[in-house]
Amino acid sequence: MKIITAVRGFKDILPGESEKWQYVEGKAREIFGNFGFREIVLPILEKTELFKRSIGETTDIVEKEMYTFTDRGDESLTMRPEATASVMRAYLEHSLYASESVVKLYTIGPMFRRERPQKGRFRQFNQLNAELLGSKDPRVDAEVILMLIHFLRGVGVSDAQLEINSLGCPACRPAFRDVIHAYLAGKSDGLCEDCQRRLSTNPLRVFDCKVEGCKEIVSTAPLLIEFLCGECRDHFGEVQAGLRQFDTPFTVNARMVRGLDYYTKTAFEVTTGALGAQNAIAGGGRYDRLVEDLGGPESPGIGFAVGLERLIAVAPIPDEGVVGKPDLFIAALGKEAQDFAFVLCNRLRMAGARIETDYAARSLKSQMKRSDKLGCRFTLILGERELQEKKALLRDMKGSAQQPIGLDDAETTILSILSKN
RNA sequence: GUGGGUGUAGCUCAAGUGGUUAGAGUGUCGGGUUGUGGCCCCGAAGGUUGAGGGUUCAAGUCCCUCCACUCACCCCA
Repeated sequence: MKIITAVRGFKDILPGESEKWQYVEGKAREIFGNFGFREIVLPILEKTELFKRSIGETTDIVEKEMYTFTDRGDESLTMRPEATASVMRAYLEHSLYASESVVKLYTIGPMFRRERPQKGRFRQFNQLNAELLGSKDPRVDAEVILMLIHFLRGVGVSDAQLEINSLGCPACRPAFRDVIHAYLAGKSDGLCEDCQRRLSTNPLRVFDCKVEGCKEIVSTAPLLIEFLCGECRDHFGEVQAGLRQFDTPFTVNARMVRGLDYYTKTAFEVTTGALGAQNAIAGGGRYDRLVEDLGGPESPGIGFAVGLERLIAVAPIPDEGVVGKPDLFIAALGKEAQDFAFVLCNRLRMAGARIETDYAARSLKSQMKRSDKLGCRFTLILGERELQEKKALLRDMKGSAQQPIGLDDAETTILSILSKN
């Protein structure tokens, strides 16, 4: 019979790898907590309409990458392709803006996009999202980016590149759109097929194209940064000034465009060279109009997402140190000894020690091998002979020294020895 | 969605131009004198060679189809 395998693009995170995830998540909780962020746990399914309205009808994500289905009845539901929309939905649904002027949230969980899998790209992938709502102060932009960089350094990623840009606001972007459209329209022959289409749907995307011809045309094109309104220009300047007050080197990439429509003003991306083509480990930006567009009060916000698979792939997390080793292996010989081991083993575990044993009635030799392989600090040898004498042999696996231990108070004796090692 | 690459034991890989019972390392299990780990030695289990079809006296090897994995385009975390 053919075995059933996981769905294409969906991965298992096995022991050995899962400890790394725990480590990274722990670091995130610690650091984000220091910055005043609190966790929000969100559903994975949302009404399709939420993503259409927030991400944008004409984005690739909404047009062709969503797992969407019709629930019993006629409601269209979608497995979330990103988290920000859900955070905004919850923010509105529970009127979180009412209790605090500034709300800081983070969430960790899986996202779903039906793309062709490749290195660093999966159909189910996990993101760590942080969102700050209720402030349009440029220092907040710098603070959020600083938190991200600090977190990445915290898990050992220090050679990543931070790029920032400003995408303007409803006051200046439409004007620039016209300028760039006029510029590109005159050179449309040199553009690739995709970009010709983008000309009418979203001309700014042409800046992001990797086709040589398009890159060339774009390289001499006017830049949005040059057309920012006064407010956006000042804001961008202050964000940069804020970042410079900390050790966070960045470059301004005027051609960076983000794939979601809701971004305004500040946009940023963190990339690394070690990931192949999918080199972005984190990205984010400001979205001052999103909450309003979803029918809520004026709530400017900024946030980012970290791709956990990608982060864990590049973070130098040592295997040892995240996986603990057992304190003691109990090698029991014979039925009676095994019964004794069964009780002692579980009592010790409940007392907080990390104990292994096995009930397969193997030879002492193979049990010693197992203890060694597991990296146990001690082995307790318990055979019929020991049982009769009411003692067991505690072997130190480092120096091979053995000492007898009375069975009557074995639990306390062992715990006291373990606590000293 | 479009290309390229790769599919042999749990894992990493061998098997000159088609030619006996498809091998090795590693891992697993057992053994190397009575009940003592590591190093070393011996043994065992473990394969429908991704699946199906074709060519041939003969296919892991050549051809076709499908599937999976993988890298890249695209897009993004």
